[in-house]
Amino acid sequence: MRRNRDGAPRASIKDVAERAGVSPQTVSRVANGYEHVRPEKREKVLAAMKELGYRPNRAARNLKSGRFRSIGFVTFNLSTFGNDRTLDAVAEASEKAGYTTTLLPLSNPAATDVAGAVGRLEEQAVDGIILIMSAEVGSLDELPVAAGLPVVIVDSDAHLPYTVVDSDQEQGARIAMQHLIDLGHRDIVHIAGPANSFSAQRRAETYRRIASEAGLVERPIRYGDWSAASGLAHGEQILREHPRPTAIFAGNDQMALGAMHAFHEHGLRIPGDFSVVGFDDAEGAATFWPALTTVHQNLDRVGHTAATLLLSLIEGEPDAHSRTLIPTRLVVRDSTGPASAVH
Amino acid sequence: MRRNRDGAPRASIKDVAERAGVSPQTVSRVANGYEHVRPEKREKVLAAMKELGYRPNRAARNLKSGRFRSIGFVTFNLSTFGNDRTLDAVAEASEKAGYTTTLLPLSNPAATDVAGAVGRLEEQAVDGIILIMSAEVGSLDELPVAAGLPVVIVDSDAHLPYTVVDSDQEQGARIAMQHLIDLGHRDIVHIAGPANSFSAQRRAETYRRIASEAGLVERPIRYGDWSAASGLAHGEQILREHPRPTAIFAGNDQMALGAMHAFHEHGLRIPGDFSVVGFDDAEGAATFWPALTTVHQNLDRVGHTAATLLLSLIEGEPDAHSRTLIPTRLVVRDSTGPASAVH
DNA sequence: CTGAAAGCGCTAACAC
DNA sequence: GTGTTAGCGCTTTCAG
Repeated sequence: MRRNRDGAPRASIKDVAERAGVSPQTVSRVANGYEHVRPEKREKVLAAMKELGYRPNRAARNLKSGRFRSIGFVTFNLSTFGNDRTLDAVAEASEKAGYTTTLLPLSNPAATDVAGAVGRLEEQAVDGIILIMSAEVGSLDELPVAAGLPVVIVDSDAHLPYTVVDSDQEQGARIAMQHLIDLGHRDIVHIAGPANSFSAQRRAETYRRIASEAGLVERPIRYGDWSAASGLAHGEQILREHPRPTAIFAGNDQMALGAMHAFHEHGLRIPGDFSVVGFDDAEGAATFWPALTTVHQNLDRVGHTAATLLLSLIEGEPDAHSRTLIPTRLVVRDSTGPASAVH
Repeated sequence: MRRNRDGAPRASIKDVAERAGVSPQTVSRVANGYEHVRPEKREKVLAAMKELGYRPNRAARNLKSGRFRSIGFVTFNLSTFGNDRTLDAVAEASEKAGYTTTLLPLSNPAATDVAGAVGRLEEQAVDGIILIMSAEVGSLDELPVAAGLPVVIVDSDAHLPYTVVDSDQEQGARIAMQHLIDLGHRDIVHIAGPANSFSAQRRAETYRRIASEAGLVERPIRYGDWSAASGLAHGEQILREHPRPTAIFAGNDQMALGAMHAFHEHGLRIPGDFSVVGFDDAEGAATFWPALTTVHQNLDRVGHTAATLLLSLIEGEPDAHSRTLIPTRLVVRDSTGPASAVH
């Protein structure tokens, strides 16, 4: 009998077979819930398993089946908003399907690193990959193809020839803008996420399109980096403009928080002087001062959908390169109000 | 040559051997960077590998070595504050050591579920387990022992006979309280996290001890659930007290945010009327209104330490059941100020 | 320095 | 119903 590193015996199927006085095959059948085993033998085997504390060896099963029953989750940074929740949903869905979720961190979002990661990915013990791209990182195209594994991409560029799942960024930005327009705002500034972020790009484009369609005052887009600090900096600058906009559409809640902080600092009222809309509906947004109107992303569904699609690819479904957009919804709270007549 | 599910050929060590005109053994040696291989053969093998796109088969290696080169990360909820960052640090550290990180979600924090999870854990393809306990969940004692794998526990009860890593909750609560006391506050109320949370318990105990040692006004502890909404509810209630406390020590930043919201709502000033201290230094805390004084947890180090310890256990280090506490630090911002003379 | 043989634990295929 | 045989891909002996 083989032993663990700590010297504890580790029973194999053979040990159980000997103990129960049957063949290894019969043990295997019992272990896998096969029907046609004589009850008395089955009992003996079960007893032997219990006595020996038998656990099937995963590595052997993997080798035999050519599968790992695990899906790889690739991302640069779990702490980026939403990634943890997406991962949570992925892990839950895959667990329900009997799969584990293996984290494959890419330490550095540089193109070279991505290339290097390709090789490592192929050696990993996973049957498919969920890739959270979130930002441009060189040749994305090479990555999944080279891996020779099914891939589902989340939060990424539209035109990729892969199965893609994402929040509907365009629809989210639209309902945010429409809300402000409905309140009478004609001069809305957009604090966008970093220019290399796909979702930031999508939201900013939509801002631009809607502002133009609705004939709003033209304002250059202000690029932040998702951080509250960058929102604060832009908030300060917005205060120095003449005339001032009457509303802010921030690319995420953190930047909205920063802008609101700047306005408070200067004694301005929200939504009296400025209406503010965020994006994400992050934890605490409902309790910001004032409670933040924002676009809620259903990341549970994003993650669940990504996992479900990947699992079906793994199970042999042909890859249709589908593109699934999960709708967002506007959560109206206290940071938005009617545009004041004169500003 | 075996084929992938999608029909793509998958070269084995044997295929490479044939192609290069050597034995499988030599290929293995080259693949593992063995020294004593004639350069010309090495070249041939390398070329054959490249042509065939050879990748070692992880399952076979695992079977042979009895190791998976993966560590399991067990948690109930990734979205709980800090778990994502801890996981990030764990994944990074384990990746550097050539390990992957496998997520083993426990869908339900019930004792029965934990028991059921034990069995599944033992079959997982991991060499050790990091367990984020965070709350009481029945018989924790059984879990890791039964798994027969090295275990490191994070954020848990003190007395467990395992290797434990955690932020130093007691020290964190102490510096928060000391800060308020130094500012002259004698009447401090504590909004604690849920009673079944280990870290909430530890922070609340410390609050109680320090308040008593310093002879502060006695106040019952108010229990929230970590959410901003619960902080808001307690904030409302605190406003109705006579006399009112002059300072709030909240068990986390979200509840601090909630309390501050309540105070704003009633036109009170922070820190003029109330000083507020949080815990966590969550994203955005520096940009709350006002910027929140809080206790910063070094979760990177918590995760890194947990991973490093676990890896050394996996590599054969005897388990010393050590207990590592990572110090926190106070970040003084704008939500705390001197106690006003009369309240 | 290199190859041949054996076996890790499991299960599919084939006897009986 | 049950056992035997063979082999997944790799690496650790052991010969040469």
